[in-house]
Amino acid sequence: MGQIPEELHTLDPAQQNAVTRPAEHVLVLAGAGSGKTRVLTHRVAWLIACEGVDPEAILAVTFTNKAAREMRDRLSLLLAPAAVNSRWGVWLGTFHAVAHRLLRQHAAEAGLIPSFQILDSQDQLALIKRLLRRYNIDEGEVAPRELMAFINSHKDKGERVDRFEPIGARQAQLAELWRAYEAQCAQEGVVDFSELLLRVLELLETNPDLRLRYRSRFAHLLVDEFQDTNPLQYRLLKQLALDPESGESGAWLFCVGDDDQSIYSFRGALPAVLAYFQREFRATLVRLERNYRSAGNILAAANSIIAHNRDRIGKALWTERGEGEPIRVFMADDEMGEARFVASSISALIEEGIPAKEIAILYRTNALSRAFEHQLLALGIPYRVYGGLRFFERAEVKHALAYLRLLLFPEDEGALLRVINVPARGIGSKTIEALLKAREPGESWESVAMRLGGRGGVAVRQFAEQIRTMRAETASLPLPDAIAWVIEKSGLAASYAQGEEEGGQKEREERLENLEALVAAGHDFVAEMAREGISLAGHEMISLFLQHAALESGEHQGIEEHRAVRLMTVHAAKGLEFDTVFLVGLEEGLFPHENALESAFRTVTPDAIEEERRLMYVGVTRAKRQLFLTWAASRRLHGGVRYHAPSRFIQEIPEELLRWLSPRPTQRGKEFSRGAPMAAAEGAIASSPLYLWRPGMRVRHSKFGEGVIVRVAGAGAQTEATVRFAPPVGEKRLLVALAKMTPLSDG
DNA sequence: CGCCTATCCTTTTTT
DNA sequence: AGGATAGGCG
Repeated sequence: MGQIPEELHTLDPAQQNAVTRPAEHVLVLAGAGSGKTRVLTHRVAWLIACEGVDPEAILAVTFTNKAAREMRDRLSLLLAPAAVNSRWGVWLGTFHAVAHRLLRQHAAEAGLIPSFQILDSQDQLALIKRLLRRYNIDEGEVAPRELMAFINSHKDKGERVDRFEPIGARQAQLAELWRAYEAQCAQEGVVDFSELLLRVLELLETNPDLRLRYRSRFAHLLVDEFQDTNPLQYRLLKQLALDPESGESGAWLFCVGDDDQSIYSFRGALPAVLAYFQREFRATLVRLERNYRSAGNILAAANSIIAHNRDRIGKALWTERGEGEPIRVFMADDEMGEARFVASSISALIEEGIPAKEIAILYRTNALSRAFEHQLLALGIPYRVYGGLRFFERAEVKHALAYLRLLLFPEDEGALLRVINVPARGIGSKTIEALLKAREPGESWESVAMRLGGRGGVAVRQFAEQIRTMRAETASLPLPDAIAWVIEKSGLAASYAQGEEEGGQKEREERLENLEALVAAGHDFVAEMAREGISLAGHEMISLFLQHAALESGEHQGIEEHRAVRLMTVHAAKGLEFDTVFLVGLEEGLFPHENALESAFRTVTPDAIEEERRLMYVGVTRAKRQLFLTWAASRRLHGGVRYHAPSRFIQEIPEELLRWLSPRPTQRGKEFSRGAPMAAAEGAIASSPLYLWRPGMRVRHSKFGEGVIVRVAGAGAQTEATVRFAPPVGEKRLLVALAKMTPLSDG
């Protein structure tokens, strides 16, 4: 611990200033690559080593599990391990993990049963679908996702349904469903992600004793990625913070963030909190603008892209590094060509001695990873895909977890419906319907099952019996044994093990491996709990494990692969850095994503494109030495072929920073079109004999008149266009090879 | 009544 | 491409 003051000399003056601020509220505006995590970890170390602050009086919150882990690792290098990892150490975790820990300790005061379970987004959506079905509301009338977004967006602002005042019939209907949703959650003893935070907020607001207790416990509260804070989280921070007005005891806030890297507004984040916070808490502002990560050209490109955003506090990153390599730009004919280029470039880089783990392929959406995986595999380059289907979200893992839930909570309808016929045991929709219908209020389904007649009655009774037996058998088993037991006795293992058809042979093996990995995760969890001083067996431990699984949805599988190229979304890459970055799929409609674009049929808030731009900025600033930008003129996606123009973001980089590795997208112009996709690529035209059909294009049909192409799917003679015509006609799907249709304009 | 197959429909990012 | 659902067969 004595090394801290010495360590401080390795910080630059701005970083040192931030780290050693006296007891006051601080806002650190930290540009990309400016040593944000260093400042945070050193601040914690400085508080403990130099200011004599008790580690227990420090709370540090992050947004992702990955960031929490990173901070924990880096803190352990500065402090004695016990100060970080044990229950006497610094509190460190995601907002949700911290909230969960608090709720576990105060479940009763928060109005929750001790074994409350956490709904992940999948579970939440499933519950909402069940709800809509029960109310006989057609999914066309209220889309489950819409209702989910409605509920979450209000809860993320800290709103409750009883205080919500709907405007108009539509909102009234949604609010009614919201109310029903809350009732259902209460009945099942489950809470969603927002609810975790909301309960803690209300706990602190309404319970003065508890508020006082935690306010005096935490002297310092550090927040990472502060720009991602939503109003609910901000209010939570305020409850724990020292209020400059009242002077009541509370924590000093040390918030680190970058408004240019705010990429979670879809989750309710409000980058304006940076300004709010500074004003409301009279926080000292410290700017970190010196970038230690990227070569000059990369930084210049990033600065120039982000300068196109209007809504920002504004800062300019600088570096003392040289310009470095130019930014390479490559246009491929299609996604396989793009992937081939990337994979062969990576192969060359590895030859040159760049470690594979220092190379990353970043994309906007997970769906883009396939082609790259394919080509990397073909060249024998080791790779690891992050994100995508997370471990705890795999169907087979969910099934196993649902069995566990059913053992503990017979009333858990979601779990029941998930596994009642998995593996198939002759219980179909009719039987399930009868089962639910025959149920008296307050009666358990297991007792209903006992008196259910009809064809499915026997099967249901057997199932109920099976669950009851497993419940007794697992009552005192250690966690991993209990998991293994349930996987075996439920028949899940057998159903994946037997190989009648060869079609899914590999898939079944994978599923079996995942089930084994779940047992391993149980072992890990027991060890982790032991470190926190918790040692339980049987159902209590299962309950904790289930909560953990919902909260930490991914990354539990596999050991960190140290010699592999990394593939991930730009979102997942935030906070990371790599020697070489391939930013791929840079096409209008993909990146920026089409959902953020204005179109003839959709109006989008102007903020949406700015958020896409910030995302691009995050992607670009991940690169230390070398940056590649690639896109494909045509791309097989969602079962059809789509043609995209290159992303506007490429154009926002000054020409002199770029080096083209492929012919420029147009012969004549220097400009390629903004906004709407265009026939940029010669290769794209070849796929259609006469015209290049693309979404957004206006057309005239001999019978239906004028219309606009909504989408194009299929290939060759099967190429099919969905065209929206004026009202009486509406949308039509037409085979472009046959339809009497001519293009009108390029939009 | 349950199971299998054909067709339709959606498709961002994360706790 | 993949999941969800509707319709037909055993």
